[in-house]
Amino acid sequence: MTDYDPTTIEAKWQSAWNDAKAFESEVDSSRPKFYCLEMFPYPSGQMHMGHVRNYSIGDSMARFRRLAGYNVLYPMGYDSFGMPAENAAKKIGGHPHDVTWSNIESIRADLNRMGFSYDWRRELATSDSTYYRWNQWIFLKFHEMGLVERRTAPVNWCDPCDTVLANEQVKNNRCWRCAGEVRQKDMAQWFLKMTEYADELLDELEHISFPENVKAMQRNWIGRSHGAEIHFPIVDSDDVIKAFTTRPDTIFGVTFVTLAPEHPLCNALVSGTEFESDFRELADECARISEFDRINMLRDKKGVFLGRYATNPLTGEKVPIYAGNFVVASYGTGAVMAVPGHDQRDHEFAKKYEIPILQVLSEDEGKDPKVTGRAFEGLGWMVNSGQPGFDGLYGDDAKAAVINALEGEGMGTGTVQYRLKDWLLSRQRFWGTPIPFIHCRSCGVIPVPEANLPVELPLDVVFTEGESGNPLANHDGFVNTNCPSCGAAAKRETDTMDTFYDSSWYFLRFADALNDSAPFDKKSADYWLENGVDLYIGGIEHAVMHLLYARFFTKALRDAGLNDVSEPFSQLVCQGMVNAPTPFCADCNVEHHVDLEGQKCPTCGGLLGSRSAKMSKSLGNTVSPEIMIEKYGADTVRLFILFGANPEAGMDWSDSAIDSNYRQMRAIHSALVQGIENDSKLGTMDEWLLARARQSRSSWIDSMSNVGLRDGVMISHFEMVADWQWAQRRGGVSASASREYLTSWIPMLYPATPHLAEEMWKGLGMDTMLALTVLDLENSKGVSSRDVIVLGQEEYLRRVIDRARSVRELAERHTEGDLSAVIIQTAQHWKVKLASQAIQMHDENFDFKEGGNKFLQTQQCFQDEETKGDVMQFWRAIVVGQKKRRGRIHTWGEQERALVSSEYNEVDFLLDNAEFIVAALEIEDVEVYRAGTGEDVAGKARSSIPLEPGIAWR
RNA sequence: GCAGGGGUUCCCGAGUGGUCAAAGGGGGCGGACUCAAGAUCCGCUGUCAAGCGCUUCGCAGGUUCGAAUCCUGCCCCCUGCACCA
Repeated sequence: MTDYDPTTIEAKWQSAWNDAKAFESEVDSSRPKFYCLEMFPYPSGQMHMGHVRNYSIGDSMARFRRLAGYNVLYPMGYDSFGMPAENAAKKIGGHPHDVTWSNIESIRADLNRMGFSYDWRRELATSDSTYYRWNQWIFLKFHEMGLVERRTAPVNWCDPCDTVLANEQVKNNRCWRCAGEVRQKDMAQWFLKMTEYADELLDELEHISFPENVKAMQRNWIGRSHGAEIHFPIVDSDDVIKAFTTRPDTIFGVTFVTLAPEHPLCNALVSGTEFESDFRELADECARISEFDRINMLRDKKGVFLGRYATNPLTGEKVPIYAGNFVVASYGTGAVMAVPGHDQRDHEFAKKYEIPILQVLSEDEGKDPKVTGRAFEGLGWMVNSGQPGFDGLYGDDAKAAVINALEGEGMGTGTVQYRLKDWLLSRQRFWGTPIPFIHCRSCGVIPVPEANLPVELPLDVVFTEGESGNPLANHDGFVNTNCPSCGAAAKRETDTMDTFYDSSWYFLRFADALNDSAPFDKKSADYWLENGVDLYIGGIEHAVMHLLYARFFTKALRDAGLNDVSEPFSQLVCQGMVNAPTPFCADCNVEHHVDLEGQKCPTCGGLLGSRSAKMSKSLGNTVSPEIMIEKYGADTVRLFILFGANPEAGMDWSDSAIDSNYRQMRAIHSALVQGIENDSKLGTMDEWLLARARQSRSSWIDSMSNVGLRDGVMISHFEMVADWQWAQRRGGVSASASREYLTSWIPMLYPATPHLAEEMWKGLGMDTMLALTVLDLENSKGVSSRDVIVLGQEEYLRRVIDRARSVRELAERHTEGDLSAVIIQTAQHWKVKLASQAIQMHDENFDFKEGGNKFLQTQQCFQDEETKGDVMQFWRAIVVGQKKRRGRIHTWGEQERALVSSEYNEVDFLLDNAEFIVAALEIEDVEVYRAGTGEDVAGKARSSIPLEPGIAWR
């Protein structure tokens, strides 16, 4: 056989898999299914290391599950709508469609070069009308269900550019393109009523296997809080301020009420009064600044008295009404009941404006509240209510009592508030799914009839650099149409959908991607998505938005009757970042571009060090997958990625590490070749190697089943080679054992490095390629009791040699001249006997404290006065242990216990292997005998223990 | 501020009460092979007085016969959310 040649074998097997249609899967309820999915890429050009990592993980798992007999669905597609393509088109003066398709071609080629095992028949691109027509179709369904709503909402608006900006495009309240000031403008927008699913989205998190931090982020995002809406009637007015609070138990401490400046009541209360000008100033300031700046400025709490008072519904007391810059209009009711005694923010505000502070909760039951100069924000016992039936109540009881009283008076209710808002879906952009609605002068806003779908994006648009706004709105052919209802001339909606819409159901489409009469067939979806996608892999950056939208969509589609599935993803793995070294200034705590490597910090002038940072264009520390594949082959890149770190952990790129992984691939290759070509009849290590293979295989299956790819690869690509090499050094294996070993090993190499595995599988003479092979993995686990002994004795030999090495240095100091022999004294027979009995007694839960000494006295070895002390000492060492080391019966593993229990003959085994010991230690001679049957060299006889012989040098 | 995750040996990173001076990799050192280099293989890589020694898993305490692992407090880093009432 030839040398390892990845380029040739990888191309060869990729086309063989393709010809065999090895990865095409169909619904088959006779087999367990496994739906393996990666977050599909945005086709921005070439594949980057993050993609390679993401898909290497997924591909290994898909291949592993196929090997184990699962019916695996493993598809790929492109999230191909979005602004970057639009901007790229403007730059080159083309159409986003062309830009997108050339990028897709490039990514597809990269994916193929990596050998990922996708079912390419299911490939989809969201910008393809065969896909987005179903976006529109679903949108109409949602509309029928009442989930779609059109209402006005403030948007970031840039006058010079005549366009809406996304939040990310606003920097310091200025437009990213023209640097013009951005203002908030109310416009009609399309919404999906996701809040209707808020409770289910939150509660179902308990039952799905997402990483804890992702769940926390989603909980936070949904932000459900229980509390009460409390009505504060305005004095001398019919208006009522409705305030939301999570702490109704503090109602008796309310000393003022604060409104968001945007709150409609502000205007009504203040206009025409002496307070109006101050209020206008505050309101203008809040309206002008962007959300980003607002947070920065809000450290400075400002408020304006509006000149009017409200009534506390339970006490009838009059409290002043303020407008405050820290009250968020869109959360709760935009009005806050202020309790400076029990809310630190209100506390500071009250101090600043000299408003009274009341304490109505006590930290200690039955005592007066402590005066601390701060608000006490915890739960406490009600005091100072001035009303019967409240004082002394605590926590939830207190809250319930207040809510109860308010409801009795008709002055409030217990409510639930969410931070989650409805999904603002519309974008004033070209490169997205057109919202399928038509504006008719007489009929209003009406849906495009299903039969007229898709509403297609025009291709005859030329994008140019200077252009602003939405080209769709200026495209007469697109805009002008007839009303489907009355037939009169009408205008199409020119808003397109948020691209998150596209990615919210693609995993369902994959189940039945070629369907041209429905988004997907219900049976297919229910089969492939039963209990959700079995493994979903992607970046943490999608922890909230994408994953929440997708969960919402799945539930909404379920309610539309399209599927039975409620949760789209049963297990989520967020793969870590791929980092690479970049120059770093420790003093300034700033990372710099790789161009500055070895230079001085541009800020402080200190010498730049290095640290690893996420690969990014801005730092220039990226590594091109294509170059690496070219240099080392796809298998090596895959091995490096999988071995570098467990999927969830961050990993550092290292040139020397990938180099060493390439060497590892070659070592594997040459071991395999050696095994295939082996024609030896003798095999002194056969038994051990095959026992070891069974052991490794079992732990490999366990690791792989738990997506523990790093551990899996460590076994399959490192330990298996090391064992093979050890067997060779220890005397070699026979042809038949080689064959058996390889038959077990090569499939283990397959998930991570499939090309090499296929090549060697064929080299072994197998007719069916691994891609089509199914193994009964679960039932091939486990080792025999004979294996345990065989493995144990080999382990024992290694330890004896290691031990001999470590005492060598000591011996050298005490000996003149070269050391030429090792003297090994194994434990006395009585020790072996005692240890074996102790193990058995331990298994039977013998109480050594209680009966240990009594037992010892019955033993024959204990009768000899001369050795009595040794016996005591040894007994202690094996059943009790010392300060830091427990007795051996507790610490011996399965193998050791098996050996000791069988009263294993160490002398014979070591003598059988004397030649190897001599070679390994580079000495001339080794003597082995049982302690007491020969000279007690260096007094080692006493300290010998079963499996831990005394070792001396001469 | 709140929430989540972290801090392990030169570096990366496993490790959740005793089998732990702590897997594996990287790097470094030494050896074999070689004219040499590379590749490959073997060994070493906390410390010393070489031992059932001593010190080490962010810092300080505590629980325990025994702590990298459990508890308390503190410091630092990352991620997300943020005057959310």
